[in-house]
Amino acid sequence: MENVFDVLNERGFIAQVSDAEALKERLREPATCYIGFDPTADSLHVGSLLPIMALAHMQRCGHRPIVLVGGGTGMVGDPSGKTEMRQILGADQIEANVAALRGQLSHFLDFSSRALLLNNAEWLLELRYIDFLRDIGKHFSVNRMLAAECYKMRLESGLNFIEFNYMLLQAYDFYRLSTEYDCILQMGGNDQWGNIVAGIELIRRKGGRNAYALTFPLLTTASGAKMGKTAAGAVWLSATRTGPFDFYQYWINTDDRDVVKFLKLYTFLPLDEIGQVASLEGQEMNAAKTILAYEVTRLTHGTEQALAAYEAASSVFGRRDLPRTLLTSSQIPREAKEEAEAVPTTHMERARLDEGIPAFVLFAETGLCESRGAARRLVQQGGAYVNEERVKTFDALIGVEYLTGEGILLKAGKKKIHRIVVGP
RNA sequence: GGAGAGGUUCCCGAGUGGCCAAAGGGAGCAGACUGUAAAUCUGUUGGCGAAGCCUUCGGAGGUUCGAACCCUCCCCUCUCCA
Repeated sequence: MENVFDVLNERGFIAQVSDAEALKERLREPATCYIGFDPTADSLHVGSLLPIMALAHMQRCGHRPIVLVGGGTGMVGDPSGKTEMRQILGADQIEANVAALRGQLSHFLDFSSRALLLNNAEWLLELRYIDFLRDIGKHFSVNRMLAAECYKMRLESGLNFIEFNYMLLQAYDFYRLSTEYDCILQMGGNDQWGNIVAGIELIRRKGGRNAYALTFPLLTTASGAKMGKTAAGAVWLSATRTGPFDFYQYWINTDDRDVVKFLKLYTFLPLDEIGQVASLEGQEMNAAKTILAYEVTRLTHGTEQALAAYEAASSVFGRRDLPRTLLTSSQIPREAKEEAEAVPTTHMERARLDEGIPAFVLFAETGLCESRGAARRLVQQGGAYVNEERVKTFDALIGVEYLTGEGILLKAGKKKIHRIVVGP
């Protein structure tokens, strides 16, 4: 079997490793590794996809991945790289979030075999302060912590004691997992480097075991935006927060320069196939983006949803030929096919349509625009379309005469679409 | 606990009695150009069927015809001192 270290390395997952040679050697044998996720919301977002994929690669290569949900550390808040203190969550909120995260992660990891999902609240909540200080605290040098990169930013704007402890708690997590689950590797974003290394150090001092750190690059898109952020907010993995169609569109809109990178990181397509994408030129790149979007959507929301999103996008933006030789491992259908319905849809009572609804009201109601004022602006700027026709006045009445077999198709700008269907 | 500096719209940041729904920049959105890309240029960016009205400058009161701006108390952040 392939060494997962090479897999991660070749696919661009690695920013830093504590001891590359030794780790690679160690990974010849099955090992246990972990990544921490903060339960700050009831859904993960695209930013978490990278660590999730890393764990999935681990499992595929025969290792045991542990997802550590920070039910305990979430009550403290990680100051790394943040300029402000984070909101501290209540215990029941965190508990609900943990349950939701488990559901999402199970799309990527098989918890029925060897993967584990643990919550550090299990051991952190019962810590006794004095014991903790004596057993763990004594191994930490405040001088060194203050010098750590992850606290730099906060030292300028202010760092309070609760957050300062975050590093100790995370180090303690690693130590617990090391002794109880024989976990030898912690992975995380590159901003976690300091915290992870602190754990390695603690493990060594407490018992001389070996442990390793591996961090992922902190991705920004080629245009500099943070991964997974759009105007509408974060792109979530939860279908109720970000619909599969919008999720698919997020990936379609990938910057040309990011396509290869994303195919490597966010799909399981073989590297030699991805290699050809680099030579695509101009519009040909769109075929690769289509496959990228399809594959990521499939992993996150399942084949059915991915297909639906793909078909919906094809029907709205036009079908594009997908060369048979491109990324052949992808199961994306390359033949023309009947349309599926995945365009975000609103149901509307017949009576309202009979009366007619002013265009700006309609656009605001479907969520295509944030407010009626925004809708008004959209129309004024010529960005509002009904059934592919530009709306000329903001209060033009939209009624039954616009109904087609597919309902009424609204577009805000060229990319955001919404369908109105008559019904309850 | 003491001294000082601050808290303005999505973010940064100007504004210190009316000309302020609040400069400038960033980010976003739309248009043109394109390939559902990038870059560029233009427009736009609190709410309301848009006239005008309503809500917004940390919070609560007050002064005034009128307060983001002046006064009082409170909350929070930062710097220095203890």
